[in-house]
Amino acid sequence: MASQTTIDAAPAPSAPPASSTDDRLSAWRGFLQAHARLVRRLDTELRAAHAISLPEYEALLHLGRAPERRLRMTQLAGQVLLSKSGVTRLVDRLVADGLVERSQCPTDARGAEAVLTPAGLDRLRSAATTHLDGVDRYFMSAVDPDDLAVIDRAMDAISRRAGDVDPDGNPIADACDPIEPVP
Amino acid sequence: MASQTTIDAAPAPSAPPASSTDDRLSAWRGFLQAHARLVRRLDTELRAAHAISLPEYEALLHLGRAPERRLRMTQLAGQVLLSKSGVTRLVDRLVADGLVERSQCPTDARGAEAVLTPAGLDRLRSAATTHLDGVDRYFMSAVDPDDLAVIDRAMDAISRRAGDVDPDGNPIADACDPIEPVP
DNA sequence: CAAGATTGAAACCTCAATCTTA
DNA sequence: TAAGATTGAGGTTTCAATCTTG
Repeated sequence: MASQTTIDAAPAPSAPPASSTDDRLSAWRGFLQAHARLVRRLDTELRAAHAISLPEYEALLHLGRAPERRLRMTQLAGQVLLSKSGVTRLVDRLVADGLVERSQCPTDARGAEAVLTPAGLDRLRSAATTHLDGVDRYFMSAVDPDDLAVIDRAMDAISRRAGDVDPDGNPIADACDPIEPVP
Repeated sequence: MASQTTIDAAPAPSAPPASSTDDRLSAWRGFLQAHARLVRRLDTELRAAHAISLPEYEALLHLGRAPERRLRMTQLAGQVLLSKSGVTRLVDRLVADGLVERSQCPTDARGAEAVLTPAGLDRLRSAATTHLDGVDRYFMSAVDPDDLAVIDRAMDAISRRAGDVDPDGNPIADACDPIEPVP
């Protein structure tokens, strides 16, 4: 493995690879912590103000941006970073709440689509206020605009290294492709 | 909230705050995606090679670095980014696997401590290889060393903005305090 | 009463198996 | 046979309530 870690006090004068004693590992740990706190905050605020979770909000968001405000289950899964069955259940909840409807895909009898209802659109609009506000407050405004660009590039690079498979182990629709605004 | 979003096609020529149409939001989405892919990969690799999950590995790691290779439950919770009950259950599993033991805190009769067993230390050592390797491959080496420093600072700033509370809503032991190496 | 920790119930997500259709 | 989606079962995490001790 790496060189010396504080675990095995072996004094290894070796080269670059990561040591658990870090310095370099600091960014990694910060990344984990920032993510944990951030999503917890945003999720809590969304639940308190609009009775939806962060994953639910993201589902509504992607549906809202999709061409007909409708999306195939698999596509939705790719964007929400959940497994196939994960989205099935997420959509179940949204349907139960009246925010989404299920619809047969006209071109493929196997296919199901999730469609945003008017109520869902309303909820999305009001929740967006809270969410964007939070992202601004806790993420955007916390870092220098120049650094934001650095982060943007870095995250993409990391995604590519780690990615290529979704939660089910299937190749992913390269979730980096541009998201089209709704007409 | 912000200004225009593609949701309501209102053309608002306003100032800085986030619009869901983004560009600026790109870093945020990249952040979420990078995290999702990264932890999934690392978790999968750890499970495959050493039969432990990423949270379990992190618990072992923090115990391994703690003064006596032992930590109070609450402190462990702070470092593993889990709620109090979350750690109780995590430690339950580790105890069941023989990697950790529970011990009465000598100075506080209410207190419980988790102590790394020899087997736990062995597991930690071998798993560290896999883990550090993964962090190196998917995170470190994916970004320019200079950018790594930027990320480090940014993540800290974000943590501070979003933080100050743990999963239970309690003020957190400022999880940024230095982690002492084990003697 | 407050703090440390655990427990029961419930929410959420994933894996593997299944069903239907291409 | 493979692809789209759902279902059953199981694992992990959290919330709220509880118990014990300071």
